[in-house]
Amino acid sequence: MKPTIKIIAKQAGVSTATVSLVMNERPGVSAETRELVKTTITELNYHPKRSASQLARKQTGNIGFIIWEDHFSEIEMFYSQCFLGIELASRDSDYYILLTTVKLDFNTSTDLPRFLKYGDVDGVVLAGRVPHNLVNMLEKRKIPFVLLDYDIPGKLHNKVLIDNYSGGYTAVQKLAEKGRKNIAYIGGSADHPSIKERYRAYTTAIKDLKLNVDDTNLDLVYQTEPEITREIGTEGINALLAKNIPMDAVFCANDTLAIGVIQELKRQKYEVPQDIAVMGFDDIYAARFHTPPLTTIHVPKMDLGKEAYKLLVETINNPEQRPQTRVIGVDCICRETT
Amino acid sequence: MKPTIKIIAKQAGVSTATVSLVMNERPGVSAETRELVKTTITELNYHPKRSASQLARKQTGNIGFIIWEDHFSEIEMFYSQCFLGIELASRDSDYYILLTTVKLDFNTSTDLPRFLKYGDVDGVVLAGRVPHNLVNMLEKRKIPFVLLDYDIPGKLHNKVLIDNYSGGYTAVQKLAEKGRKNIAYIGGSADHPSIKERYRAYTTAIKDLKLNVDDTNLDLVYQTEPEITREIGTEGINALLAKNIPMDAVFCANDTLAIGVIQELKRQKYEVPQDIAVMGFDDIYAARFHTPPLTTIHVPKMDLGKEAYKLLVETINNPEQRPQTRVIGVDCICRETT
DNA sequence: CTGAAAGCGCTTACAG
DNA sequence: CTGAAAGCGCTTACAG
Repeated sequence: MKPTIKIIAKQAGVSTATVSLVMNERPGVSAETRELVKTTITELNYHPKRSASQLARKQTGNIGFIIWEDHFSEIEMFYSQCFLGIELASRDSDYYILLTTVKLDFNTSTDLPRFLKYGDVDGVVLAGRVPHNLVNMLEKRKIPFVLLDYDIPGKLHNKVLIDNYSGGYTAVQKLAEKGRKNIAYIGGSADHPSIKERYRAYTTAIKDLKLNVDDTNLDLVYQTEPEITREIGTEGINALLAKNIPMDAVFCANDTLAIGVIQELKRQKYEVPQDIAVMGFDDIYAARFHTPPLTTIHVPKMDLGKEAYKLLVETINNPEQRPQTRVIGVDCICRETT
Repeated sequence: MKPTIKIIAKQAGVSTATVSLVMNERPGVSAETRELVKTTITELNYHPKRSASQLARKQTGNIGFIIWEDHFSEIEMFYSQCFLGIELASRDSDYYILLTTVKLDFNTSTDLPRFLKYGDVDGVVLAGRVPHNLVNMLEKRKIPFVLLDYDIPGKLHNKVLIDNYSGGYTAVQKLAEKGRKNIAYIGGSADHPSIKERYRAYTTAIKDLKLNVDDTNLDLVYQTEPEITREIGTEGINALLAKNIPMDAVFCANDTLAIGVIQELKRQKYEVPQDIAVMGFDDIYAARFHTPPLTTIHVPKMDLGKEAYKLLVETINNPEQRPQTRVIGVDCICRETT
């Protein structure tokens, strides 16, 4: 039989109220009693029962993690890493993380995650692109939440973002430092705010550093709408090559694109980086193990998760706090494609 | 204020006991009362509070999902898919899934997942390779568990496995049907039981189908110990090529190896599949989007998860049930590398 | 078939 | 600083 708070109280010769107070590190207990209770707790290897304390406290002790189905199951492990960061951070606290996926075209009344429907979480983090009606619903119901690597323009929310702008700027700068003069950009699905920022950084850096030849700076740009894949990279580099404009480097909005670009370049017998240097963004697992290893902007995914967790817990404990934006820095990892 | 069982009871003019009985679909309530209670429940949109019912029931309502850190964060999304299968299956029930990672060299007393330490789960599924001392501990503490795609020889446990043997056999058979006569095998880390089975199927099929030229059938085999990567595939195909033995196909123990093999083959100007056909195993995401798309043995990862979930729940509800082994079938998906 | 009541194991005012 | 007691919202024997 596992010990209960009563057993501890009797064993230590105090009341259960006192035991509760010391467990929760609250004032109102003398140093000696506190000490006494603590030792009997460890002696009997006592752990308070979650359901009991939650019931009394009117909390759930859970945090939800919601991610778009496709992002979790198909794309590179970007958001899985974020999740891991959260899970790691949660180990020091008392929260458990409940991971679930949603579809993008999701119906607030029928597709609602169980833990939201039944009120089984104290807050939630939304990773990556998520349905806007979900966000609206959380707002309306006043459930604390934070957006991770996503942003809804014109709305004030808790969010933790990647420093996409400085990452993009650094990318171009690094390429310039290596002597590249004509730097292309290949992007995609610019409806994701991260991608948009990377593109904005690119155009600014090109201008600032007086790179490229045309004056609009847009001749060496390729962008499309659909979800980003390697194939889009292939498509993009071919479109750019067909223009027959000088080009000695390409900055891709993410690593997946970059890998597609390199594959195609190799197929067409271009040497990377001798003929054309390639720079990615994200530093996904595949980037490190690609041949040749990809130079890219490293995004600390675990840190994104940790920060989101911290921000969420702060918000739960202090509901009146104004929505905050936290930005996670990035840096360039030079490998062999530049 | 969210409705409680009391409100429902008052509203329906019955006792809370009756409400509880109908919620839990238990006998002892007349059809009319049952109907009455049900409608008031939906009318007031009542959901019982988890912590309260758990406290009363002495259950946690949670299931743990434990996976080796490296498997979750670095390798292809194989086990993430299994997790998703479990999560999906859990949506019809009342369990929440708690995902956590462990290291392989893990200390039962210091590294124990929180939910195990504090008794916050009713059972756990262990995905892929896990520390044996963890398994022993679960056994000792009589915590229900099931192994997913893992097996500890000589022990009787609940487990759900891939039909690796018939998958491996099918792989060779398909290759033979396409007219291949000299089929190589590239494997790795044969301490994982799945890999071992695939290899066993290979050797048997080669013999049965009277393939290959040597009589031991082992000339075209390459295996190594370390964790499987693309590089091992590259290494393996080079070692095989160096032998200068006729070879018109290679069956790889998994897709990652196969992709490494194809890359190297392409680099050396071999045509795939004309010169050498390549067959993988697992059907990971990358297999489908590889150029050329990889022929492979499709493993229904979600189904693995679902079955593990079902088996675990059965075991929780019926602790005396004998340990069971469930095998999930596989089939060959012919794409362009054979 | 139905209800009153005890109990699950905590937390939190409230007295003292 | 400490304890007695009520309460959190369910479930489950037990009477009737």
